[in-house]
Amino acid sequence: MLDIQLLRKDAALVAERLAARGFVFNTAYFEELEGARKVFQTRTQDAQSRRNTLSKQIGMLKGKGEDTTAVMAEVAGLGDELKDLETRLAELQTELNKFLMDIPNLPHESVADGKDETANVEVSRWSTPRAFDFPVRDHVDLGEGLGQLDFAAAVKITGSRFSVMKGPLARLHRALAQFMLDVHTAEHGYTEVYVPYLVNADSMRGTGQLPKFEEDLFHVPRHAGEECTDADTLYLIPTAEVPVTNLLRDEIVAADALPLKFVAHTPCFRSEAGSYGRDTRGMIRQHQFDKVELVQMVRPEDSYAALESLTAHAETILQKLGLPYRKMALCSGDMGFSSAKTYDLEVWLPAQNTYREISSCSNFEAFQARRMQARFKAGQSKPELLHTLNGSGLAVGRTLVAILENYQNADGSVTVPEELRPWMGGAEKLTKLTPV
RNA sequence: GGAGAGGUGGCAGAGUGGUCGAAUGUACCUGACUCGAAAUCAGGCGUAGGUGCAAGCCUACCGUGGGUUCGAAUCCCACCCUCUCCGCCA
Repeated sequence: MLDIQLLRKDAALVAERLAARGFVFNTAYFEELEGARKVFQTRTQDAQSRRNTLSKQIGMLKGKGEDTTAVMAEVAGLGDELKDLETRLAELQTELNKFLMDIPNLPHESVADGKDETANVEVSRWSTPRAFDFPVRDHVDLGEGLGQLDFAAAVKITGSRFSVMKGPLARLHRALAQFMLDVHTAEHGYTEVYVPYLVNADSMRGTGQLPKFEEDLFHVPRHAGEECTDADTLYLIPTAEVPVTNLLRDEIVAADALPLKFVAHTPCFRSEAGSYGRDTRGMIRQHQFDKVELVQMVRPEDSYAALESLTAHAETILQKLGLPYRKMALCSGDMGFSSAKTYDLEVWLPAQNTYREISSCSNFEAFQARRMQARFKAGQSKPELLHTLNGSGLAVGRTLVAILENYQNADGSVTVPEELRPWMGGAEKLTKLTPV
C-alpha cells in the first residue's frame, strides 16, 4: 500500500510514476473519494463529540440526583443522524481502502522504464556456458532416462504440473535445499525458520497477494460443503515470503534488533492461472515446487544496500554450484505488484539455449510494511515502518533442472557438483536406476 | 470431538452501565539526591486518524463483528483465539 499522505500531497506525481509500470491511477476518482471522506469524517466526529458531551452531562446530573429530561431531549435527535453519518463514512473508508489496496508500488528511481521483459537491463554475467560435444538433452529426458523422474505417476496421483522424483534424484532435490539453508545460515547470517504452509487472508493481504491475485492461489476451505467466508478460508502459500514476512505483522521491534534476516525452506503452491501452454513440459512451471527463501527486515535507509547483499547471497549459491547465470534489473513494467526494485537471477539452461529465472530479489520498501503495520522503534521516538525485502535463494526445482542440464554427460548420467557432494553422501554421479 | 476457564496498555493486573483511554505494580525515559551506582523521591511514558501556523482540541480503539442504551471495557448475540482436563492421533 502506498502512503496516503503522498497521494494527498502529490497525486499527479504518483500517477506519473505508476504510469511507468502500466498502471492507470485515476486521480479524479481518488480526489473525489478523498474529498467526500474528509467531509464525512469531520461531520461524523463532530456529531460524536456532541453526543459524548451531552451523555456525560446526563451522567453528572444523575450522579447529583438532578433532572435530566432537558438534556435527554436534546440528545434524542442525534442518534439517527449519527448512525447515517457513521454508515456513510464507513462505506467511504472501505471504498478508499479497496482503491488503495489495488495500487502497485512505485518503482524506485533507478528502475528503467519499460513495458515488459524485453526492456529489462542485464547487470552482469557470471561464468560461461559449457560447450557440449554431444547433443544436449533436457532435464525431462535426463531424469526419465535415469529412471528417477516420473511425470506420468504425478498425473495419476494428482494431475498435470506436478512431479514425482525417486532415488538419487529425490535426494539431490533434498540435498540442494539443505545445502542452501546451510550456506545462508552459516555464511550469510540468516536465521532459519520453519513456518506454516497454510495462511489466512490477512497474511496474504499483508504481502500483497490479496486482494488482487486471488486466482493465482490455492484455496483451502476449512469446512467442507459450506460457503466459505474470508475468515474460514486458508490459502496454500505461493512462497515462504508470505508466512515469513508476516512474522512482523502488527509488531513493533526495537531498532537495534534490525536487520532481521530469515531463511526458510518451504514448498510453494501456485495455481498458474493464465499460464496455460507456457512451460508445460518438465519441472520449470509446477503447481508445487520447493524454494529456499531469504527475507530481510531493515531500517529504511539500509534497504537498497540490503537488496544488493541479499541478491549477492543468492548468487553465491549459483557460484558454488558452478551454474552460469546473469543478473537482470527488471524494468518498471515487468516488476511484481509490491516491488520497488527487483533483480532477477537467470540460470543458463543448455537445452533451452537460454537463461531462465531462478531467483527474484526485491526491495518492497515500506509497501508491505504499511499493509501489515510492521514497524520498529528507536528509543522513545515514534514507531516507523520498516522496509522488507526478499529473494529466492534459490528455487530448488529449477536449480535441480539446471544441474541436470549443465552437468549432463554423453552417457545420460549427471555429475554431482563438487560443493554439493557432502550433502549427497559423497556421491559423484547420478546413474541409471534399474526400474522397479 | 467432550468439559471447563479466559482474552484489558511492553509485561503483570484492577475495573460488571456514567467525568474510564482505563487504578495499581513493573519495565522504560527525564530530573533530584550521590564522586558514581543502587535505593529513594518527583515528573513523564499506548496506537491510529481528523483539525490547526502552533500550543492544543477532537474522534476511534479494552480479541473480532453485530445489537441494546442518551451513554458500553462493563449487558445481549455470533464468531475467532488461548489455556487446563478428558478422548483421539503423526
